[in-house]
Amino acid sequence: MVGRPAVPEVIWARPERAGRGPKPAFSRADIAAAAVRLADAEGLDAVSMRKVAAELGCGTMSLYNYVPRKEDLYELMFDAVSSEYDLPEKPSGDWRADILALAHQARAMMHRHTWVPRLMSPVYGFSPNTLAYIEYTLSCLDGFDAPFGEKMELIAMVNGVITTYVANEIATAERGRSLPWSEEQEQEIRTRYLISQIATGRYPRMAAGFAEDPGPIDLEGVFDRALGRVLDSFDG
Amino acid sequence: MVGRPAVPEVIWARPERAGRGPKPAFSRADIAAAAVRLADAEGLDAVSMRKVAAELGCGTMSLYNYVPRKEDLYELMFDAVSSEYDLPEKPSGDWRADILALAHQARAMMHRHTWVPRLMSPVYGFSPNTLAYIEYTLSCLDGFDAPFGEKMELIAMVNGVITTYVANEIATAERGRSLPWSEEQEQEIRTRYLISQIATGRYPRMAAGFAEDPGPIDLEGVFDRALGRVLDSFDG
DNA sequence: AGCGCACTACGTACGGTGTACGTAACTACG
DNA sequence: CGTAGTTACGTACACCGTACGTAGTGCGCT
Repeated sequence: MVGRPAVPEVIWARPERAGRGPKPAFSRADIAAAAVRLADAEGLDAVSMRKVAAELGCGTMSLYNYVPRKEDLYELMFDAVSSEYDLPEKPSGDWRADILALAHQARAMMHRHTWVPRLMSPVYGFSPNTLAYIEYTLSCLDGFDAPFGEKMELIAMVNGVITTYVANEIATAERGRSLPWSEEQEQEIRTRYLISQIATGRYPRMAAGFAEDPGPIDLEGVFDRALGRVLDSFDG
Repeated sequence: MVGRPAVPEVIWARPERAGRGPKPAFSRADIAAAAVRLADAEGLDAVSMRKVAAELGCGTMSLYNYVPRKEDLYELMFDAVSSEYDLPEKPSGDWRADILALAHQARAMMHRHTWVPRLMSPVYGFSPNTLAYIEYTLSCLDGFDAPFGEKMELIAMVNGVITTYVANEIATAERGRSLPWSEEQEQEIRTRYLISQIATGRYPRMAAGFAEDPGPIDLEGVFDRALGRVLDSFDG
């Protein structure tokens, strides 16, 4: 039995402290905080095992004692920002308002940590703070008379819409961040190309629509409207 | 003027054939097809400039004559699979049915090319086939009496829900693909951990819900229900 | 008390990535 | 016909995740 075959494990199932050996120099919270700091400052792609280790002040491979795979580092990060929700002790009783308030918290959190939507995945659904989040959301829905499955579908759909819409907001806002040229240039190039395509006459409906020019888009309004529609579709 | 400062450009704005010089050995369609073949067979992470070049039978750096950045390769791929839609000459007149049919085509396409949801982003919205797709969708909505902005919001929301839900389906189905252990093991580990957490009593509502055990989930049913809700929220 | 072992720490190394740069061959235009 | 711009592609650099080996440390058991 020279080498274990890389035992599959959820990182949350591992005890944070082992019984034997020297006591760990860092906690999971330390590691997650360092990674989150990096991602906030330089983007998710800047989060590498080397850089996180350097941020912590330890050797690269030492990090692997705490985080067996990089994917687990992502899971730590996701859980860390999920702790930023302010979950009231008890829901207000108006489940629609409670869900909306939660959605706005989520949106604000993602704007603070713009890399979060890229990590959104059903895979990260079992972390401690995520479980607390789901449980609280379910408590908001105590007054919503529906079977458990429908409540979960509501939660999934709301979270999906939040992620999708905020991801769009962030993608358009931060598109130029990683590019060596300015956002204005990029924007101009893209719209000029779009205009040239529309001018071909192949897309008459888009041409007519964009001719109206409704001015700048109110992103938060779009977000609220989409969310309202989703809740309406369950409310009726 | 020794080196241009990496002029920003949308790849679709570039002419595929330059006037001078030897004629290119490959078309964009060739390149996209090679990349799609690779992604289908080995996953999106296997799509590297080197491997695509090898698939085409040319040197790695030759590929950069056609595709200035890797991001552009993704854009080619996305456009390539967007050509797989079967867009009828004229919509049926029942816009709800037409949108649903389109959504099922999208879902099937993403199950054929499971890497597509990972590429979904507002950034890839100007490719030729994407423009055709949007224009056709707008034509379906000719009978839907609403301002242009609301039609675009409908399209955005439908596409968002499709992507989110199919991404979930794929993520759970393919989770074990890249792991060195089996999907059954992974699944067992995860559910065992979840059960242990629920058993702590900290999540009474989840405990109650999962105690019901409604049997296997009908993924297509969930998809259809979600989509139906979205359309309902616009229909009323 | 003391032995053994699980754990921490970390340097080295391997195979992979995107892509900047330099050079050689080729062709369509002025 | 020359020449400028394009294609082709080998080399090289910085960076990535992580397997592996070695050394040191201190808890738990006998």
